[in-house]
Amino acid sequence: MAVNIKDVAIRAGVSPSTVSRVIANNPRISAETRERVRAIMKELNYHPNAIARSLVKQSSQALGLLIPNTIEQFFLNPFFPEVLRGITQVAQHAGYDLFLSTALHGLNDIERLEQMVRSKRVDGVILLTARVEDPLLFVLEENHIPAVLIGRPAAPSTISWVNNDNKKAAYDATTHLLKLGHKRIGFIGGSTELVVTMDRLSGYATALQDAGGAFDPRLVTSEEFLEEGGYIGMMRLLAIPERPSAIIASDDVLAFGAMRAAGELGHHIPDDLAIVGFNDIPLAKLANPPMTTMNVHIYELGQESAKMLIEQIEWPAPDPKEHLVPHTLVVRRSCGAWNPLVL
Amino acid sequence: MAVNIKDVAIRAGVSPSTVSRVIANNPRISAETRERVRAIMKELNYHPNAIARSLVKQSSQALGLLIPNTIEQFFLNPFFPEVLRGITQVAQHAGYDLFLSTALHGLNDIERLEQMVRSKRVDGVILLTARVEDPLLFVLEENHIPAVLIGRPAAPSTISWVNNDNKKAAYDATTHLLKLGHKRIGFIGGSTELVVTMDRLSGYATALQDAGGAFDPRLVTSEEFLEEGGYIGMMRLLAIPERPSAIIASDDVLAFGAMRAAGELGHHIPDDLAIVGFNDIPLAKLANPPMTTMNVHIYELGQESAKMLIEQIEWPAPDPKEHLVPHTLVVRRSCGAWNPLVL
DNA sequence: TTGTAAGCGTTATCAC
DNA sequence: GTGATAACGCTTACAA
Repeated sequence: MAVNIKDVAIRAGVSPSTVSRVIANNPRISAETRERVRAIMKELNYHPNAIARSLVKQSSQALGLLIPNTIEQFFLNPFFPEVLRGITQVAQHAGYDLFLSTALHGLNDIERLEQMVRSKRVDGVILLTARVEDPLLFVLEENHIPAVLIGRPAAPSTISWVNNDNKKAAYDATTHLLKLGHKRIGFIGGSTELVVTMDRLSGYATALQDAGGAFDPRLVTSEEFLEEGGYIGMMRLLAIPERPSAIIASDDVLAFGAMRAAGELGHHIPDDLAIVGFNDIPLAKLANPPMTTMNVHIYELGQESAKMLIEQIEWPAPDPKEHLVPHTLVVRRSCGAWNPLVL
Repeated sequence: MAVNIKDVAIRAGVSPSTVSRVIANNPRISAETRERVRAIMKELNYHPNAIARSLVKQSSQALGLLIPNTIEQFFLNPFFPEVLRGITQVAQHAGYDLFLSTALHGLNDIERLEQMVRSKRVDGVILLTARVEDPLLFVLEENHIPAVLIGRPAAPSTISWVNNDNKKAAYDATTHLLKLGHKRIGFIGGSTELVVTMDRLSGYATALQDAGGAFDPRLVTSEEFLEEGGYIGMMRLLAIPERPSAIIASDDVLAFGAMRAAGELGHHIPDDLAIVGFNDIPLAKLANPPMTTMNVHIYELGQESAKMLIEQIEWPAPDPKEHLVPHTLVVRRSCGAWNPLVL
């Protein structure tokens, strides 16, 4: 039914190997045969079977994206499409396709990873989040699977990674609020299992300490990585005796939830309550008031991770690579300090 | 290096076919050998090579997603992750993986499609938007490629599709504004090349007509499918002599841009200007004021498209299937008619 | 219940 | 320059 390399060969009066060489642009082929074979390929509407090629070449020219188990939650955060946008841009440029592992029902992350890589469907893997004790990292290391982590490994590891300096970023965000005169600053984080949460929390705590303030655990809450989580976190923080006058949310989606909670309770932002988010998702500037947030350049995170992975696939190196993407505080209105220059 | 079916067979003292049958859960295999082979597979950390299997089975257990050429723009709209969430959920449940075509640099949509399907990397394709004269549809039909379109074909076609009744939806949205007393209602649409834009425009026009109003082309604008497009569209509509008192945006992202434009010019929503969006993206309720929008159940669109495609792959049927996902107007504040029951 | 062998569509290694 | 031929790792008649 589908036309294959043999059909083309017969029709062109050559051998399959010759056709193969034409496909591969092998120089040792006469211009004449090349043209004739090309014409036949067009005529028969022939397309090389990528699966067969993958089998013999032992490579698929595809990158695997391992989405955390909580897919449903993951897609709800605008972080996803943005990082995917960056990955796509680079992958496309380099001629790699993208493979999303959703795999078999009930399989856990590790099994999905093995399915994807060991089955040779992809040449390497991008991990989209790192948990504090992530068994996936061990599997990747043990099997010498080309991989790049977006985030950083909590423990020493031989996996390459692309990340922000999250401690510094949270430090900077907190310092911004301290400079605005805030003394009691709350922190709404995502799951404490995520390295990024712990890093940002740590930066926040250090900034308070450096400013001579005390770290008050009642001002810290960690919630589900959803708008609803931010809502609940804010409710919690507003219910304690000495309320915070400012909030750092470790994700814009959390910040949105926090703003909704504050609004419903009649608190005015930024007058009663300053808020700073993280990520600078496209809609942050559309919030009311427009949200001050730490831009972590998600698109660039995606691009760098793809570049790094492709490099690793094509020129394997013994040592892991690391790359820090800079962060920029985008000052809008929700923190109470509006700087029109940065808008 | 990598352990294959032969290694397992030798180690277990059976033939490769027996191992294959164990993998496939073939019933005609003794419980004893099954267990022994399973044990060896674990011991050797064996994983079947999906590529090899695909080659012989002529199927890859993967669905292809063909993203419009304007990838960059596409990922910027929250529609994407939401539809992907629905597709993923179903694909995962049915044991299919997802393959995003980004393909080779410079290839156009058609070539990308052929690469993906003819190369047997995927068993079928989901098209994420339909243009008015979409050559992709012809290619799919001609080659009898299992495919589902999210949207509807503009011309008669044998492709299955999942869609909203966009004419009716726009009709309903417009009628809602008419009932609120608006006479001059503007329409901000996306590219006129997209079927969805034309359908919504048509529903809008019909509603005006049915209400005895005139269709004024100056009240209609079509822009890029981005926040910026909505911003520009709104500027345009506010600049005409007899300003509209209400706006229908054919996408929430456009509506967000429109709201920003209105805000910057000092118009108050909903008092000076009512706005109704389309899609009910997660952040619509967080807009200021919360946005009235037509919920088109994107998640369900994704789910249905995946279901339909998988069914088509597994039980090919001669006739195309069609499925309409219902729409629901979510009345919030931006239209000026706040109904607390629907919030 | 299990084994043998052919074949899925390519590419790579030799020859010539 | 080009052509046989043997892989790549698996599934599946057909035998036994």
